[in-house]
Amino acid sequence: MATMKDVARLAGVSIATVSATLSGRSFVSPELQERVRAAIDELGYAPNAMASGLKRGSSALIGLIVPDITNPFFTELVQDVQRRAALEGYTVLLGVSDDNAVREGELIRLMRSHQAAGTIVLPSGGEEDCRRLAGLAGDMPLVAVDNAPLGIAVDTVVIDNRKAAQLATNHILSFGHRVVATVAGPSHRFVSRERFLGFEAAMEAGGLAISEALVRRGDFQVEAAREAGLALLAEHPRPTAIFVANNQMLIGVMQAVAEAGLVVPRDISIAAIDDFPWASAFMPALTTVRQPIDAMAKAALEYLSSRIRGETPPPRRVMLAPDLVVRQSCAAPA
Amino acid sequence: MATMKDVARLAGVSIATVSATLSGRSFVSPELQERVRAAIDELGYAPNAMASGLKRGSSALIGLIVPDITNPFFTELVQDVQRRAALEGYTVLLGVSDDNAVREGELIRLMRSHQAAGTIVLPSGGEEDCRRLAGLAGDMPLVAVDNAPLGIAVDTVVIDNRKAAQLATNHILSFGHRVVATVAGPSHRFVSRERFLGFEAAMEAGGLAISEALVRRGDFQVEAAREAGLALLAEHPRPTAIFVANNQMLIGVMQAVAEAGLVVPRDISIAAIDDFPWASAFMPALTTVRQPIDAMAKAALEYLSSRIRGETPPPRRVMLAPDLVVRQSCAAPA
DNA sequence: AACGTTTAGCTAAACGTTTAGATGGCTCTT
DNA sequence: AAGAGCCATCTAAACGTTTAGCTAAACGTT
Repeated sequence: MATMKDVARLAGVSIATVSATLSGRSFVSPELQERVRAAIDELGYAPNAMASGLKRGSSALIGLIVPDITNPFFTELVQDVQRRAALEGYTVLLGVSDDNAVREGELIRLMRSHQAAGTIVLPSGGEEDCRRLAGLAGDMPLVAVDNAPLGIAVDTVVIDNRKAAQLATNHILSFGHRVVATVAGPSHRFVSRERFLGFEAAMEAGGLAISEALVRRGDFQVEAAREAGLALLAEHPRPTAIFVANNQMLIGVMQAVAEAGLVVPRDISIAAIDDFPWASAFMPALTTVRQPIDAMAKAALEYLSSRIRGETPPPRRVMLAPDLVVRQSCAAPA
Repeated sequence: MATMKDVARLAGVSIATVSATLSGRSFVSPELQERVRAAIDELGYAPNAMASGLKRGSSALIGLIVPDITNPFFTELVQDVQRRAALEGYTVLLGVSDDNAVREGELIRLMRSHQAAGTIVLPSGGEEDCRRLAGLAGDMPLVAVDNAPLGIAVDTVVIDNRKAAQLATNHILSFGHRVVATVAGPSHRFVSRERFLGFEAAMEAGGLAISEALVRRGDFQVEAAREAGLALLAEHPRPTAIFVANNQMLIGVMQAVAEAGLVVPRDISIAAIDDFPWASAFMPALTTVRQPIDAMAKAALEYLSSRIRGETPPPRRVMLAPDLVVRQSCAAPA
């Protein structure tokens, strides 16, 4: 692999001139620039990012740690972050934690090892895990997104999860449903707790009590939600509507509905948090609450950039508003 | 940020001993190991991957370049590659090319810059683009997956796209359909051409002519496929079945079917290439052809590992078999 | 013509690792 | 008791950049 030295020799200049030509940080005569560029092309030279990262003490890498890359919510966020980062000349070093706090910690260390300019993490665990992550980051800027609890010492970007649940639940209640079930997320997560609180608040405001039997906890994955769905549909009286706390669990619930031979929204109304392409292709099209994913990516990168530039304000937190996308999966009970 | 030097000083040993303790490449007495580990913990030391990458001439990074991270096929592949790579101690440096050959080239250079041990690329373009990519990789091992044409000088992992299309088409024909349409992919891509050839072969074997009006080309994305779907459904006679060449276009076609107020499979049968979670949650559940994604990831990493180990066999190519997942979206025509 | 000023381009010293080879404190042999 | 052999540990030289400072050529001023 050709190095700057080879380029310098071929162009008949010093390596400092090659470096200056590439970085543009100091003046090089057009003639020498030309010779340098010719030599670079001839040798197929590509700069060694390790060497420059080592010398400069930072790289053009931004770490992004997500719990699960098959979930379209995370996927879309990865895409948005990566596009916006590319605009600023950064490349995303992606880590997938598989919902595992230990792995998450390892990934933070890895990002630090690679001198990432900063890291965006979507924590999968609870408060104490998040605190540990913040510690591991050391002096590398860190921004926590999505499942970020209050009171951790890093910038955070979240949505108003309580309101998201309220939007969906109120929509269900507006059709006159009285027997409303929910498939909630795991209770150690900040987002699930908030979403459940929103559901509770909306039910209470609608004058409805929450029946223990109609609250099931999933793990934000498909399979447990399918089982939860089947159990709910076997209850007496059968709920006439279900609020589902995320997209993956919506798949499971829809599978359960299909297995039970029921028709949406005739037999049962469904509303969920997380919008995604299939929701509109589904028959009937599914009513969901959309998270402002690109705005989250934007906010996260802005916080990160400001820290990368060396600013050190006290930890900031922005809470973005979700919105309801009304489609055809909710109707009046039979 | 603490360095090896700091650790060495605190532990009262030389940096060579610290390095030896961490790498395990030479013997260090248990007592010193203990002191070194204590110092590492106390300082929160994390090795500088830039420095070690520079010195060793390679990093524990594997490049992975995909055209579109919101497509579940690519997503699942990213997940499988990343899991398998992690088992071997590698981290995935993800690049998203947005279906852009120029960006793809930049990303290959980037991987080289970062001393990636090797790179797996899912080319988005045609043959000449792929050849250019192989050139840009220089001496970094490269494996092309999915849309990899014949006759490029790198290892390739593909599925039998022709057979995939035949499986889906034959399934449709087995119900007695005579007016069969297709939404095909962009013709400059190897995979689309192969899939179309498979469709043609199956139609011919079934004694059916292919009508120009019933062949529409999409771009593997949702929107164009929706329009293609609407156009097809407006034809006279209306096709009684549609073969769709990938998952994203299936979304578009299902949207079109819904807009036209038709019911699957009563009014129209649908089969597509690419399986994914929603296909089984859909009502009716969708019949698809599943690509052996994890096997592709495995094969790609095996080829890559062998090159990383320094083996230099002539370019290899493996073609994996897809299989049909029969669900409820096909039935006999009315 | 001699001087200072400017500046294009150079030299050389880092950056934090890895690793070949040097060192020197052991044990074992005679 | 002295030499040989062993091996745990150390010293120092890379790796390919960036960049602070230096050199010297070219110019303007008096």
